[in-house]
Amino acid sequence: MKSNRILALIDCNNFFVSCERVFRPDLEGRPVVVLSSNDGCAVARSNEAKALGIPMGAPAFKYRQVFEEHKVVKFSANFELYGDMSRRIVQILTDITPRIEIYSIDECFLDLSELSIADLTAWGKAVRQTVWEQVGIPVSIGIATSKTLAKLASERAKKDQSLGGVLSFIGLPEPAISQYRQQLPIGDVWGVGWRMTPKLRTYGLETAEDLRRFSPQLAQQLMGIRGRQLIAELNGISCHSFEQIGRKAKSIARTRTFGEDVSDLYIIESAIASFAVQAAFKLRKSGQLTRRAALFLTTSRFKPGYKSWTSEVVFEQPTADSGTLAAALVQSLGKLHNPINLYHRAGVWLSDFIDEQQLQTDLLGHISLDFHHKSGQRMQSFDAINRRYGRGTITFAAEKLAKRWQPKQQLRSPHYVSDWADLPIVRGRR
DNA sequence: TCTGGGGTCCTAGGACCC
DNA sequence: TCTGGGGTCCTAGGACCC
Repeated sequence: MKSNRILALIDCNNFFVSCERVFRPDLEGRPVVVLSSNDGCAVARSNEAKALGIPMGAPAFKYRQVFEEHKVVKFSANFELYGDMSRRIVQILTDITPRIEIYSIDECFLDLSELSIADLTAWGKAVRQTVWEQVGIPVSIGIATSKTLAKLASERAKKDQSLGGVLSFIGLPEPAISQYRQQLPIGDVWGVGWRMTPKLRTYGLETAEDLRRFSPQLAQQLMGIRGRQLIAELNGISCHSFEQIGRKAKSIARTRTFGEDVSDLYIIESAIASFAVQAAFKLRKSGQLTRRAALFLTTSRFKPGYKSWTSEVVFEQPTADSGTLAAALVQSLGKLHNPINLYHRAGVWLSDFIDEQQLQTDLLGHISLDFHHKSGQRMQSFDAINRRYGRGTITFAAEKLAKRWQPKQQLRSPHYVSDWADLPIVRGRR
């Protein structure tokens, strides 16, 4: 636990919408939403859309009228675009300090403790300006001695126009910080979800400030160790560790809601094989091998008789081979699948990883390295071809068997930054 | 007709051992 | 027969995040 830290949270405003607007400046000032796969529900809203009362996760079919009435502009999520924009911002921040933690696609923490910045608010405004000029994304910045307070500050900076997008708690007198905590409802505190909110309310806790003054012992009883840590964090004492860039994933998942409900085995096989290949690719990129792969099938959550099935495969020899994983999962799918069911969603989940490097040294002798090397070489060629000639140039046969499971994406914006054919065209005037 | 996808951490409880 | 305490490891499930 360290309390002399200075942490900044850089949080992109309405990130997915802001990304779309970079290439569609005509959408400035208009209500815009980005929809999840299958164009099912809203996962990002512009301020104008929020003002129309469209909540996060709003099912599109329920809001069709609002969309039409107010001419809301809709996009299918374009994650290649968002990922690329995110990397550009991370690059700018990394140039400021290597002490950076990528928390999510639209949020980064910076550890400023060693930088001795005289005026943190002015510093924040300069960073904001740089990101705006170089990438075109508006950000909010919160600065404090703990992540939870930095988060709270950035939320405030986002909402309160007079702050100019930046709020620093460093050097602020305690009563002033308490005022900000009082403005945050308990349910909006980072780490308090919809389950805990009503419980905490029964103890009379309505705001972040109330929680800050709450008994740590009682909080631990109610919420586990996280409750005690949360109170310390709200008091400016840093409990959450700072994860530098380079940390590796502990699990990798690929899941999809199908474009339409299906029961045919061969269609689901195609989906599972495809998920396995994608997950394996990500696993290889992280330089790891897996010992455990699972798959699941579910019916629709919103229909009566909702059911889910899972099946797990454990590997004697850790692997990152697309073929091995796809074959094993498709085989266990065969045992799980029953044609009387109408499946709505499926997924593949890899876990229990081991580092490639570590495999060479630790497990020498226990594992057939020859097997491992052959698979490694095959996968290297596989990845190299797809890198060079484009994703999907070569695939496994099982992936291609059927398309019916693939989600619908009718409103996706072009791949402006990842496909030559979609490059925006700039016309000059003479 | 129509409601996303990808993660992390913590905890309780079972299996197993001495 | 059916009785004890203590420890570790593993896993499923809960809660949270964006």
